[in-house]
Amino acid sequence: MVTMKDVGREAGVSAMTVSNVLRGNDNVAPETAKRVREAADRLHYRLNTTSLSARSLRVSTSRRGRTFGTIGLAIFELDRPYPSQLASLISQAAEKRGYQTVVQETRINAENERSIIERVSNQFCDGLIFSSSRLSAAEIEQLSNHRPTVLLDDDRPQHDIDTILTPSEIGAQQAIEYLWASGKRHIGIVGGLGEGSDEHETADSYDTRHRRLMGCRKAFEELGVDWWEVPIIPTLWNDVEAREAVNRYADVVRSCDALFCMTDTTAFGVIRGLKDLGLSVPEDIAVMGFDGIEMSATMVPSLTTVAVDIPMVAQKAVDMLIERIDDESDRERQRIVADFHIERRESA
Amino acid sequence: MVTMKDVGREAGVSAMTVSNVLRGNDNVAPETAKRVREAADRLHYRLNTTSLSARSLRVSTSRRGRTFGTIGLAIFELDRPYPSQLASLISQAAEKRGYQTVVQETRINAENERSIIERVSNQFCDGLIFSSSRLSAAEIEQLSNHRPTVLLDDDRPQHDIDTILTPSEIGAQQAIEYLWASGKRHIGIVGGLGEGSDEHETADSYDTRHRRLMGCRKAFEELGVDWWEVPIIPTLWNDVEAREAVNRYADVVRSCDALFCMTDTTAFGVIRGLKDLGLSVPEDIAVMGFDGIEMSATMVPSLTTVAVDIPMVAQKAVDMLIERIDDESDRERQRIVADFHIERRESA
DNA sequence: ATGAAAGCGCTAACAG
DNA sequence: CTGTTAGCGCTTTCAT
Repeated sequence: MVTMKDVGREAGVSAMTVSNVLRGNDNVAPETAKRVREAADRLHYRLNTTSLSARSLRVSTSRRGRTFGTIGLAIFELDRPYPSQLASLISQAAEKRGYQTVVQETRINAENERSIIERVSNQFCDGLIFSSSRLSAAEIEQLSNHRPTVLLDDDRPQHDIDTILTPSEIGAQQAIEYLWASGKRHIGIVGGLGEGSDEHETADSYDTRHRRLMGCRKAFEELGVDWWEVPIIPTLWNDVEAREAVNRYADVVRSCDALFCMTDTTAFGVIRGLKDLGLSVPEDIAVMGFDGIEMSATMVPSLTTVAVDIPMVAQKAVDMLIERIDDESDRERQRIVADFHIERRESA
Repeated sequence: MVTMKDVGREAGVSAMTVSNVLRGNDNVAPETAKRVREAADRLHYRLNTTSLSARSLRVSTSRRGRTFGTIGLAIFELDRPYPSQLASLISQAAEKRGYQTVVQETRINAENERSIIERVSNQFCDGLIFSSSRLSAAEIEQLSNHRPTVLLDDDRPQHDIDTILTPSEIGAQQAIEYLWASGKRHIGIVGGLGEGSDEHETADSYDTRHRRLMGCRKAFEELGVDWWEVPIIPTLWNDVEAREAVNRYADVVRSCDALFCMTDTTAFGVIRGLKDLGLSVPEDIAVMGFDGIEMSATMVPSLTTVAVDIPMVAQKAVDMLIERIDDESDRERQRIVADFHIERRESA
């Protein structure tokens, strides 16, 4: 490995001067600086970022005017459209601001999340973005050595951390209202059960599913429908499980004229499941999703959905995080709810 | 931050002894070791991995018998099903072997890839997996300080690195043969143009698209069809562009009785585009994809496709990489082609 | 069995 | 303008 010392020797200066030149400090004679830069190029010198953090416990450094930082993103799943789109958008938003993003998959497992913080984010990142974390704010603070952090879609009581929420409650409510307004009177809900089958899930009454269900409930109650009469089909939020659920609950499904699905992916599985039952969408039954992933426009039929402004979630997450990284002062914690709209398409 | 020194003070020993205990070295009295461990727990001590690499230039350490390594995965896009599924599977395969995976998006941009290696992978990872890299093997070797590396789907001449390929040529060939065998005589190809619109793409005649096209060509030539007569519709490999392309090349499309699409996502866009034109699949026209992503089974109609064994790609990539990490010896470079099969479904 | 010293690559603080 | 010193958290080496 080529070190600054090596470059210094080549250029006939000390390592310190090399450091100054390469960092763009202006207290070096232009002539010397030139020699150093040439030597560095000749030797293919590469900064060893590792050693930076040893000295400063901060990873970010500015070099030649550009900031040079790293953001850690812990996301629950990488193999589904919504989280992977989000990860991609965050990556790109961060890049525009001069930050590199490293993504890690938690699979909604607290132990994984701890490992991620301890082994990676905590060591190499200037800040963290956590999506659907299973850890408490306090634990995140502690494990991360109080690094700047932004939480995505985590609505538990201890909000001592900047948070961005998807409009789960109001979005679900408007979805039901939309279906009702289009004349549907037998609306079912698909996706009542959790992603993980563990008891954590059900104990945590502040999670996304709960909020979406509460939105539905509110809509129904305002419409004068008894919430306990509303058919709810339990399934994990993915296409394969949703399809099976529709087949398993065929009778329930047949009694409905509309189905609101907790995510777009779930809706895809539902549409497929309905096809298996010989039911067509939207003629026999209307289907609505939640998220507004890109593919929802491409599907046949295209999916009517609660389209969350995903680019906004990504942009705000990055902006808030970088603001915290740059500005150490203890600004008050923010809490943002993402925009959304009902995207009316073919399926409902 | 709690350091070994702190733990040592708490336990009444030196930092050195703490290091020995925590690494599982057996030259410490059981009694002392116990005291140290308790002190570490009490203080919530966390190993600062950063400082390891300064000393050893290797990140992986075994602690209490468990390896404790990190794999860097550079992948071209995170917002499409194929790469994101791959990333997820690699993450999970690595985890089973005790490695954490950090994923970074390159967006098929050489500068990004350099930045990724220099700023992250190179510093904190025991090994790298590169998917669809734009860098030469030589450059990867140099930038990464000769770290263990596995290339995914990169079939350029300089294969001085372990590589896993998708069966692009043979897969495409069998797809055309399948369509032909089912009686189609006017087969078109969708996705003839590159992901990036830059000249790099066209100059690089060893890339995936080229190989898939060559597979088609071989099939057609063996079937006695003039390759230059085969309609090829140019589009980027995603649903939105593919849909537009179908509309733009409506005349060409209408002259076909089957369309082979370069990826499943492209096929989704094509099916949608055909719907826009009032054409139904498979009645009016058969559609076939390539990749075998999960959603292809859920789509309506479900997608007949060249199903690549994606879990195998992930597993082999991780296995090969870890083998190289563990075994420094210069074993010969390997080159594996993933399994596949023609998954026959509704669309063709 | 335990620890003191040296050093990994880099930079903040200060000296010349 | 340039260099020296010291130190970041840890491990390797070598005494004790």
